[in-house]
Amino acid sequence: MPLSKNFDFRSCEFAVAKRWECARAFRAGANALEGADTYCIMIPPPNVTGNLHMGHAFNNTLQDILVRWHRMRGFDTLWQPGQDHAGIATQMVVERKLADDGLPARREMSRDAFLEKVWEWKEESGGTIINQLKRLGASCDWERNRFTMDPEFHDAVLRVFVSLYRQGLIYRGKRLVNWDPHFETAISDLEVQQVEVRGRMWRLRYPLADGATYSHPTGADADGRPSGFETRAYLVVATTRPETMLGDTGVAVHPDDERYRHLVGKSVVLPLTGRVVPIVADEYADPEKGTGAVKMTPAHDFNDFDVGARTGLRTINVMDGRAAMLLEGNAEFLDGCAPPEETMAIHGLDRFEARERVVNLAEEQGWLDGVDEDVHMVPHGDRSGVAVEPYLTDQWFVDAAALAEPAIEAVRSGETRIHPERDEKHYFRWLENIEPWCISRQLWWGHQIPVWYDEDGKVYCAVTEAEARSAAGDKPLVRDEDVLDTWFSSALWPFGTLGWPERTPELARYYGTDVLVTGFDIIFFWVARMMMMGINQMGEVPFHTVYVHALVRDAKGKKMSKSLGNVLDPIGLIDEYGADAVRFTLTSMAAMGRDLKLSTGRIAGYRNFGTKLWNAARFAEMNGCRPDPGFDPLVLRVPLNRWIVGETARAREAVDAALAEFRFNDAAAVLYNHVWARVCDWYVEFSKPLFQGVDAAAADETRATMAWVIDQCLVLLHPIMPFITEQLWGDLAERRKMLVHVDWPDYASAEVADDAADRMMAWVIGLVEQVRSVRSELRVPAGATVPMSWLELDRAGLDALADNHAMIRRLARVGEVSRADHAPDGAVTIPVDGGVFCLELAELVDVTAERVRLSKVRHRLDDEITKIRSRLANERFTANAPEHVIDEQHARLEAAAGELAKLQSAIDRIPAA
RNA sequence: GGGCGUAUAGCUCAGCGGGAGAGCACUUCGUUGACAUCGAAGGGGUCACUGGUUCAAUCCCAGUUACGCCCACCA
Repeated sequence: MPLSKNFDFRSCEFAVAKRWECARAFRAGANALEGADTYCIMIPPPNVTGNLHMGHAFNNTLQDILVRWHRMRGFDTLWQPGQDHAGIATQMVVERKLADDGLPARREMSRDAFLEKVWEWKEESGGTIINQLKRLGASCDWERNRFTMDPEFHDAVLRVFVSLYRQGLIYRGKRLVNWDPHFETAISDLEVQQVEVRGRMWRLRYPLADGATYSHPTGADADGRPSGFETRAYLVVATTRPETMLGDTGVAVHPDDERYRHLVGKSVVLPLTGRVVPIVADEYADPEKGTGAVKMTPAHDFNDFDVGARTGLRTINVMDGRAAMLLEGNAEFLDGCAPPEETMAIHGLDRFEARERVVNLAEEQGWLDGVDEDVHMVPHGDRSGVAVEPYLTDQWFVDAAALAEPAIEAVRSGETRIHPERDEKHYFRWLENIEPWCISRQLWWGHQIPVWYDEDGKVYCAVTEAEARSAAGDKPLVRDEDVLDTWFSSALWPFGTLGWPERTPELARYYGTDVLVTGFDIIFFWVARMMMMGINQMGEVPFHTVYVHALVRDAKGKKMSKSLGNVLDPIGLIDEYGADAVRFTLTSMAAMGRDLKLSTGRIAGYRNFGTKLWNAARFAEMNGCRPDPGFDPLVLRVPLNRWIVGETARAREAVDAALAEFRFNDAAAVLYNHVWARVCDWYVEFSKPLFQGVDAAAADETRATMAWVIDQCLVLLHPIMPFITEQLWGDLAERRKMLVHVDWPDYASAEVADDAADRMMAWVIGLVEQVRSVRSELRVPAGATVPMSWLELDRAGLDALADNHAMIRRLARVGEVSRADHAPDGAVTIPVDGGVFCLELAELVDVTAERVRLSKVRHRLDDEITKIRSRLANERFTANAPEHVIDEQHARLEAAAGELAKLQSAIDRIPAA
């Protein structure tokens, strides 16, 4: 059945995908050669309930290209798919869903009941993203799909926890952590985003205890010296967070600060509470900032906590988990003071309401010194979007610094390489300054920490409760309620998915994977942590190359986000333009930049490219070009065929070279150019007269070559455009293998290409282009066949003309080309390498237009010749430049001069106006 | 406050120490039996600015400007 006029991607994509699936074409090791090296990529697991966004589409297209390329090359290839349970994100979605459905909130149901809801949601939506990845053409081994909450994976997570605990690399401690008051959980440093907030800075007066006073400088002269002094009975502190003053346990000044040093050791009476707190000296207090005196709230500020630890200040927590003020019944708070009623009325207020209340009271009571507008960065939870609270709680931590060392070393030594190199710097910078990693989360959805406590609070860390019990004797145990940071489990992805801790064949075979393809936004979250965990648990790096790619942005360069409403849905685009077009677009934009901007116009362009390819194949089919498994590119006779075979080999080499260096866009550009500009624009056109000509042998050879050339286009394009190529591959012939498993070619241009054929075809193409250009500029009707002859022609030119006569006639739309002794009147001469042609335009030629045309060319040549001459006349150039550069300049000069001479004779022939 | 990145055609972007490129857009022409999701021919750029290195700089170096990103303890 002949091919249809266009590629019907809507129906074909599903059919092709079905065939791959039925053939289990993507399973690990498919198409592997005997004893082949392995090639393994771990998918960055998308959130299980997520939807495919452009970033996924991009990321997975690049992985799929690498995977398909290696699979075709006979590697034992595994692309391991899976999904992440995404603790906070998923819990958030389900909680919102419960609210939308009018169901009881999480806290109104039991943990088990809530988790059941999450699993229900997972079952309902968990397959979505897999299907979307399949739509994209992702050739993962879907039968091996893993989920980070699979029982086996869960087991692996617990084992790693226990292992690290036993190595002393996991510990529990009461520390200040970033607390998300919305989700009521600790989060890690990385999950905190600094957001610029327009706020205020309040100056508060804390009266000195025992009626003490001191002399404080006022004003300043030009040299910054105080212009006077006043007697003060209070210290002024500045803060953006007045509500935390309820938890103040001191005031810090710099030990060398002349203004305050004599006050160190004295105390202030904290307003609202009557608590007497010391003035301490600490270098943290910066005399240049604020008033130089800093209120200390060790339980609600990271710096204050450190200062407090150094100077012996108490910690007083004055908030609950939702960041509402906690005063009533708060023993820490009430210890040492008896706050008045109006202070206790702050109890239960949200921190922001409390802030207002405290400021109002300060004003009423006369200890508000002043207010300034202030823009500052406030840390927010990246998921909840609310300001996080430094909060003092018991949490589990990983000693990240210890794990970081070998992870740094592995990249330094080159065992793992990061591309592009600048991302190595980010990796090092982060790991070298790493802080303890808070891994416990006060959530329900996740891997519950494998720790049990007895009634004395003694810790039993074990993989199973039974094990913990036996270690505890008969004592009753209670399990730690917290779950682990999602990234803790993602960090185990490269070995957890391969069956660890079982010593599976897959683990032995594929661990120490080849490439990790990821965006730079999760280098710290994920890449660095996989390195740490992989090396610690497996004794071997999880991957040998990290390819860091750009982020996808909208056409204006903005990060795509739902809140901005600028999200381009890849599935919608696939529906509209086809998966291949979307893939090709993403591939062609994959240069190692920082971000890439996507517009639909570009996708449409690559959809057209698919159509072009389709029609080239259709042309081949219509002309009886049948793929011949025995085709040998080395025994061709017709120069045209010898040439295109060499071009194909060069394209193959360029594609391989580009992919080997992750230069995806180069590979795409090479193929685009090869298929469209070389095969379609020239080879197909040249073949037409041959198919219709009398030389049956040449026609047959061209048919066979054409079939081969198209096949090679399909093969080479397959990693980028798998659907259309697979479809055509099947449509064009009965084949032993599907394209997805066809062996990647290895022909080299050195053996296949033929210099003489290349030169000849370049000459023919040049001639045709010149004739077309002349015709167009002189406004010769496009349909007119113009007489053409040659005035002089060297041996090579005569051969080229003879061998390609019909092709030249057709593409240049000229008549029989024969020898002429002189240019007839009204003829336009066309200089070529080794000869001169003339187009006999006669009455068709517009003399004025021709003069303009020629003088334009002449100017260009004059400029070039002048430039090269002056360069060659420069002695310092000839003395210093490498020989090949000088030779090149001479050659260019000669060529330009020759062209100019021919042009001049053409100009001379034009009748004077 | 620190660090990094980017400035090349109208737009989106490649490129790179010795002849400025692509796609889209634009102009003109075209019912050429693969394709109008097409074909042919064109126009369009002091490669951000200033200085330096070099025989030679869009490319390397320094600085400037603009935009963007990341990190940082909210006085």
